[in-house]
Amino acid sequence: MNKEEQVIMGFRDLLNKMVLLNKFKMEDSLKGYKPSEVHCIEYIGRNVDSNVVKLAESFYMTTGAISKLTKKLIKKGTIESYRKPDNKKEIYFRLTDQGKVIYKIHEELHKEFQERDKSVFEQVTEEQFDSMLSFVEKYSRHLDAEIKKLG
Amino acid sequence: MNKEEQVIMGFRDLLNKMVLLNKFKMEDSLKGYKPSEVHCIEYIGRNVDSNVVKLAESFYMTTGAISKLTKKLIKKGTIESYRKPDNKKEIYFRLTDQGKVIYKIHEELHKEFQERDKSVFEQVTEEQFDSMLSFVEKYSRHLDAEIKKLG
DNA sequence: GCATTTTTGCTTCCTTGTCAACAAAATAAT
DNA sequence: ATTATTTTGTTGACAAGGAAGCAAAAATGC
Repeated sequence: MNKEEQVIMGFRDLLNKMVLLNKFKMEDSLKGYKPSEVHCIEYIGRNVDSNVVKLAESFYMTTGAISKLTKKLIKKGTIESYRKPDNKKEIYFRLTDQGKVIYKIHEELHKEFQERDKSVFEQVTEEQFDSMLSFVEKYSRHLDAEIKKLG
Repeated sequence: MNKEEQVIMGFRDLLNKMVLLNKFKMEDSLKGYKPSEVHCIEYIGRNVDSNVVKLAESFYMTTGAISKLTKKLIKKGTIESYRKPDNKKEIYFRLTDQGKVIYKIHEELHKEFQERDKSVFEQVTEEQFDSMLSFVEKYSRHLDAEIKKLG
């Protein structure tokens, strides 16, 4: 296995481990909310005028899946939908007070994760960060172009 | 968003894009086989004496899911199971001739992907590779330890 | 040697997400 | 203006994967 593959597979492995760990921790402090739901709450809390399409694009999921997910969160009372007077098509989401509580808890958890992994990131120099970020950006742009080629 | 998050989210985004692209390409040249099936065939082709547990650990999936997946591939005639005379519990998998054909096609596809992304990797120096790999390894070990703490 | 625990694999039920078809609104084309 | 196209969101059928419970074999403990 060459270094290119090692880097890609290494990061895939890394992300899998994070998903595993986060799931465990979230089940603890955010009982009743699945990772995908929390992820959704996080996005809506951060971005004003979130809608089904934006959420779908950001999560690399279909609009159908997001439609179901948001309906579930509305039923739970975590988010609510609203429209704009001059637009009868688009439907936006915002957090309810209950949703804001979840959002806050998630933020705390996030800080906890950062604290947990601090020892690793302390060893990374500014140059290493910039080097990785530049790689990610270049590769990402390249893949965007390739995706565009397909339609 | 700090650089730590940027790196992690950047790579998550990158892998999502790859999954998307690979799915498209595979649907083209490996009709009748889903990405997870191809992934499974790849692993079995590379590792002698693959079994349900090893596959599950490698893919971060449950043994139940792998059990179903391998059964499907056996039904399709892509892989076959075998046992060892001194072990009545473990069940191993190997590729059939048909499976080897799929494996070969997948390898070609893989080379095609490398060729497609060559321009990006050519710009990465040996030092950058080593730096990223060292980061991945350190972080991975750290997360392993954290996972171990949970049980 | 026997009892207990762990490992391995399977099955059933349930949740989550995709796909395809669709409707309604908005935008573009002519 | 009115027709065609695109965008946005929903639904129902289906497939993939997880969780829990189970059985048989193997490993461990005593």
